[in-house]
Amino acid sequence: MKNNYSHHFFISVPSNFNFWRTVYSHGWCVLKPYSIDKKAQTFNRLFELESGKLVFVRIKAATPTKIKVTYEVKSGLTPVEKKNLTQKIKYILRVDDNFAEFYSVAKKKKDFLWVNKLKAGRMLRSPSVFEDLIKLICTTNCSWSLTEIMINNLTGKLGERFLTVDAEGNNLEVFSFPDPKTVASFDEKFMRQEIRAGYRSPYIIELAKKVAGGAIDLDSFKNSDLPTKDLFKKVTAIKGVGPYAAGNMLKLLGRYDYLGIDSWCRTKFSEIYKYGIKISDKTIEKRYKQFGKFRGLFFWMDVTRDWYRQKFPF
DNA sequence: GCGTCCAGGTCTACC
DNA sequence: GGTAGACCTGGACGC
Repeated sequence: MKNNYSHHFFISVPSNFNFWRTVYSHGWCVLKPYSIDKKAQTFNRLFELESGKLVFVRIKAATPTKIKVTYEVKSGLTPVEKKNLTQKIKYILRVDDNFAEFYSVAKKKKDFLWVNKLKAGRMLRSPSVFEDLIKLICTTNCSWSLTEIMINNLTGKLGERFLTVDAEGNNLEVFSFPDPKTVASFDEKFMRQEIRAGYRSPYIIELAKKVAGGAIDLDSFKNSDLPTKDLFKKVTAIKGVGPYAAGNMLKLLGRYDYLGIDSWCRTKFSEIYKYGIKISDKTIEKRYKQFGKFRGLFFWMDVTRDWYRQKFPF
């Protein structure tokens, strides 16, 4: 929109960082509020800052050690807001995560030499644990297309709206991910009828109410001192979050002790190692035991390996 | 057009 | 601690 302020800045990234490999690390990159503009080669999102200000961001790879952030906002950002935006971008892209130990393990494994070469391993996440958990709940026991429908509805019907223009100059409306307080203000009937969340509806509302009311501090999980096993227990204590969702939530918190196996991974693993025949989860767990605290990440590297051959895998 | 199955699982009741 | 059965929804598939 012509009334928006548009600016850009750069963020330095470590030498083992690969922008597109991080964006395409899993399906989150195509779930709203995230989007990918293949023509402009940007990864986009509407962020809501701590101040409440909405900022539409387009990120692209600039140099091997820098990413370029172009942002639009209705009024300029204060230095504090700009710092807040930078922190959020660095958090979602895992810019400051230390991958040295992971890469040193991968370097010693013949099957994973490609991981170092392609700088894979950083898994994209949401700015908040709340958003990651809601999205994970919405991936359970359904097709990916239904997950997209639920998340499209959550953002489009409950998120904040922002008007911008696309690469061709056409008007474009984008939405933020709704905060816990907003989600908590809707009832189960709305979640079922409008969001199409089905039986997940009470889980989503319960979690939103607990977060909004302060009964649970999800973002404290980001820097928790708890041993991984205890944190896993804490996450699975949330209604609707079982071993699959918790295992993957922990990966997004930088802890890779759990595999977070689902039907897609099970099928993929079997195609790679067992000629597509049905196998037990114990067979999968046996394969990754050797990777210790990184087993969940090596598992994910294995099942997504074919994505890394393409710039835009999906 | 209609019924069935299953997908990026989890919960509860019961043993 | 292990497991059968129930659970929303939408899309694919067979008939």
